[in-house]
Amino acid sequence: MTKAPSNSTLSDVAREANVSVSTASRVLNGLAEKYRISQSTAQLVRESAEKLDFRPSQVARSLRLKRTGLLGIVVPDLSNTFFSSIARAVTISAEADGFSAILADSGGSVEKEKQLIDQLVDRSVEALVVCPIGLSFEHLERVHHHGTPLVLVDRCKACSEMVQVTSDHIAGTLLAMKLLLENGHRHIGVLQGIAGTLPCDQRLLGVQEALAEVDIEFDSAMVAGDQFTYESGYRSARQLLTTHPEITALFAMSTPNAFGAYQAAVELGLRVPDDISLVCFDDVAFADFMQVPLTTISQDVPELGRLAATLVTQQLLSGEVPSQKLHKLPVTLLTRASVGKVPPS
Amino acid sequence: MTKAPSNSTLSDVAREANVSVSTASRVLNGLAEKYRISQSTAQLVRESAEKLDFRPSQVARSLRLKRTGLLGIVVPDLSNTFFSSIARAVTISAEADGFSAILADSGGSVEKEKQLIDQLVDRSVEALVVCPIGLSFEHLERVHHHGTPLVLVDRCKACSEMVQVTSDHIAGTLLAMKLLLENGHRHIGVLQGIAGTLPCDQRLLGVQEALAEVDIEFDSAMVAGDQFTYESGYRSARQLLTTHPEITALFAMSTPNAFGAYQAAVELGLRVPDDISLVCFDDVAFADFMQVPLTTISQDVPELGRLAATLVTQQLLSGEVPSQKLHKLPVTLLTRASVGKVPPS
DNA sequence: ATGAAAGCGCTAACAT
DNA sequence: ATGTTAGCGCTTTCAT
Repeated sequence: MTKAPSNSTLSDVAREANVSVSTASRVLNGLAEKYRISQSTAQLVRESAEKLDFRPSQVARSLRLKRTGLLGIVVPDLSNTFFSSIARAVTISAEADGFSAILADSGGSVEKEKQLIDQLVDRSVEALVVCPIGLSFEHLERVHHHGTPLVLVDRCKACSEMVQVTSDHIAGTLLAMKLLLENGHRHIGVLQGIAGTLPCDQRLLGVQEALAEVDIEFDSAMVAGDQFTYESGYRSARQLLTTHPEITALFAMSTPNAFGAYQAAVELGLRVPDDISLVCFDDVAFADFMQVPLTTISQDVPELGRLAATLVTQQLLSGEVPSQKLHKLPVTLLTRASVGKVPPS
Repeated sequence: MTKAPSNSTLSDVAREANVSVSTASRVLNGLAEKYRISQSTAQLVRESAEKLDFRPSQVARSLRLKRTGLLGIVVPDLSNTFFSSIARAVTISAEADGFSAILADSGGSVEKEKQLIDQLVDRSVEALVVCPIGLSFEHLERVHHHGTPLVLVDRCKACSEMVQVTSDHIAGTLLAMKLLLENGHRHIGVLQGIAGTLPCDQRLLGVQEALAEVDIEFDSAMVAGDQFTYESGYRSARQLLTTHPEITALFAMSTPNAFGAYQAAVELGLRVPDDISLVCFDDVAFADFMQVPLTTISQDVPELGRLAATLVTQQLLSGEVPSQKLHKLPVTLLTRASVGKVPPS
């Protein structure tokens, strides 16, 4: 193997061009005319740099300038398209603003999340975009108070000074609930994700509000589940459908939840949407190719990431925390086949 | 906003403890006993560090040690689960080995890929895992010769000294073709991805080999497509199915290709699998919930990423390029509903 | 058992 | 129009 030809440094270039490092630095940073460096010297420096294939050390620059050009992203699960889509948007947006993104996967553990954030801060990332687990925020508040630009995405914290980006969960839920109610459904089961997280809580509020509007009493026994996963959806749907046979519709808080529910329905001999209607939050790729295309409340996921990245880089440039803390993005209802009229009892 | 309490440095700790920076450094790096530093001094240093909430600057360490602990990952499209799954595996594996991963999305452009790799090298990443576009490798060969540990994933280069990880495309294709042939199919259309890339070429070879075994002449007119995308699959399937009505089965090189083909079939009034059978490379999430669950050749995608990360970190630790250059991972055929007996003509 | 000092590669204030 | 020098925060050789 050819060994690395130990990279040339600025002083190598300076020596090659017979100038001082400062002159070399100035020329290569485009400050030649500001410092009125002669055309010939400038040219010479550029040629030397070219000849030695000089690549300035970003590490050294970072140390000197106290600017790393790094941005940290932390998500709970990169194998979930919701989060990989956010990660992609952040990465690309950051890249466009001259930043590189360090990506970390917390695997759904708060402990890991803390640890990863500390690591990123130690690496002097200039800003952080975090999709938190959503149940504990002290470590994030600490980062925020420390002054590092930070934006939270999705699982936000109610009543916080931190900058946050999420969807309008209540409005989305109202859309879905309205559709179910219009179709005559009166017994609606709710498959929730991680209780206590803002998306979960807000959607629950939406359910209650929608029911209140048509004078149906909310019954917490109609709510089950504890994760945004397939398994949680499966278990909770099975439980609700067996203990509450009067249920004619299910509102699932995530696509995996909905798929779990679908499987449970199938196993219980219930057809969707004939026997049981199904709506869920978050969209599915290739929904139209499903056995029963799901009616979904679709979030603008890439925009969630793009906005977060923009907010954080803006803050970096302006030096000011954006005055608007909470950014709620609109959602849309995509009506497909999984919701039908309530079956005759 | 509380401004950042400018982080304390090693010399702050040293001052606080009334020792020299060298002593402080030694203690905090666990070299106290190697240097026979007194218990009391060591304790004092540790307390001072604690008190000042000292966090060593990784940037400064990187400069001094010439080790950044950074690993770069480049993929063509993070919104494709195939690549996000690889990215996840690499990230997690790197993390476990004490590295942080900088993630970049080339958006399918070789130019961007080059640029991103240069950027990563400038940032002194210690190693690179790249899922290249797969048509041009000079920039990658350069990195390799430069001595930076590099592993290519998926779209490898045939006959190269670079370390590469990919699936056994030929074996996978043979499995799929065998299934089609066993079901009586004799006119098989091929929906290819980016021609010229190794996965595409190898799969084409597999098709030819399978046909040769049963004495069917390979006809290049039965091959269409130019991307691994839905659109390419749609267009090429439509074209093949209309110009070659004798076709009874399609072999698609990616899931998006297959979905596009499915859509084309539907539009042409062809039922899957009754009129037309369909197999594809790469698995689909929730395949069982599809209208017609796809028979797929499933790659162990996370293992692709994990192995790549391992190879690269091994190389970093051992200082030697692994002797085995090409790593071919086995694939499995997942038989589902999209393949059926050839229809009576 | 501890400290002084050099230096990683770069930028920028301060000389000329 | 260009050079000298200090210093970013750290590790490590060489003294003592």
